[in-house]
Amino acid sequence: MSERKLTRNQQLVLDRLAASGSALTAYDLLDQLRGEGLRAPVQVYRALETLGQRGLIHRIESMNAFIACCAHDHQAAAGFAICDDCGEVAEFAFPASEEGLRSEVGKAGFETRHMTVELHGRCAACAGR
Amino acid sequence: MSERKLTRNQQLVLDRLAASGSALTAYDLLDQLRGEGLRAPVQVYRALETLGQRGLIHRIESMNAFIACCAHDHQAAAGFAICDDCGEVAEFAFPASEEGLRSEVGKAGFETRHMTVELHGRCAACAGR
DNA sequence: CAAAGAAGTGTAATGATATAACGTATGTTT
DNA sequence: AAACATACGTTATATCATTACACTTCTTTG
Ligand SMILES: [Zn+2]
Ligand SMILES: [Zn+2]
Ligand SMILES: [Zn+2]
Ligand SMILES: [Zn+2]
Repeated sequence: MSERKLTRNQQLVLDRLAASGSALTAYDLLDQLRGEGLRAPVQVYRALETLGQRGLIHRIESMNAFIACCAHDHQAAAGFAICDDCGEVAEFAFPASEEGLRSEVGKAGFETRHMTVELHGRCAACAGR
Repeated sequence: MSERKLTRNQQLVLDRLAASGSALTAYDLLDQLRGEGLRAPVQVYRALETLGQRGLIHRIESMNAFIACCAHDHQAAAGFAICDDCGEVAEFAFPASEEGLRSEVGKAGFETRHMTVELHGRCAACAGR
């Protein structure tokens, strides 16, 4: 059987990310969890690694930050729309484009294992509509 | 009038990236250009910034690395297929999927200004075909 | 051409992100 | 209970990127 229960540190990190709703860096998380007894970056990074392997969080490469997954049980790749004005990050799926990208590089014999899709711009709220 | 001529440092960095053909980190570049007189990270980062603004190079977010643009005069967004076995990075265009992504987030009122699209996997050569 | 402004330079220090190494503890399987 | 896998805390270090400052070079324009 798989799916161990999350450990205390893992749960703390996941809960903090989920409560935040936004993307946090490892050091943001460390600062916010010092009150819970976390003291060193490596404790946060270890929790983040496990949570990532289990698909409970995503890493936002262009921000060096992490966010709780809001979809769970991914069939498809995750994309992110990142507002550079307010920092909001919205997760989205893009099944048609995903297939398009996969086949675009597949023509050259490339086997895609993971996609990083991060759109930077301005969210509806910040555009003032 | 725009389009200044590239300075010595900028040309050194661009030439090194173009000659390499692969993605290099700022510190890779610094090491390889010490013989040309470069001494400090900031010299490389400054050149990289200008080159990026002019569209002569791209930053690969998921590698903290930089690569020479092989397309020039981008109408479209750039995507990258990155082989995790050999490190090869291939730039590609994806006009249809690009439009799909843009409209996917556009439904929520998001205005896309820049796309990071990085596909990790295995290249044809490494797959042994 | 000379003055003014914009862009670039080198040096030094620092900040921000991430991992390695070590020995110990805890939980699960047999 | 022994063996194994996973996680722990601590310390140190590696890697990536920027700030600050004083000075120089290039470009524009009066
Ligand atoms: Zn997700
Ligand atoms: Zn916004
Ligand atoms: Zn390009
Ligand atoms: Zn390869």
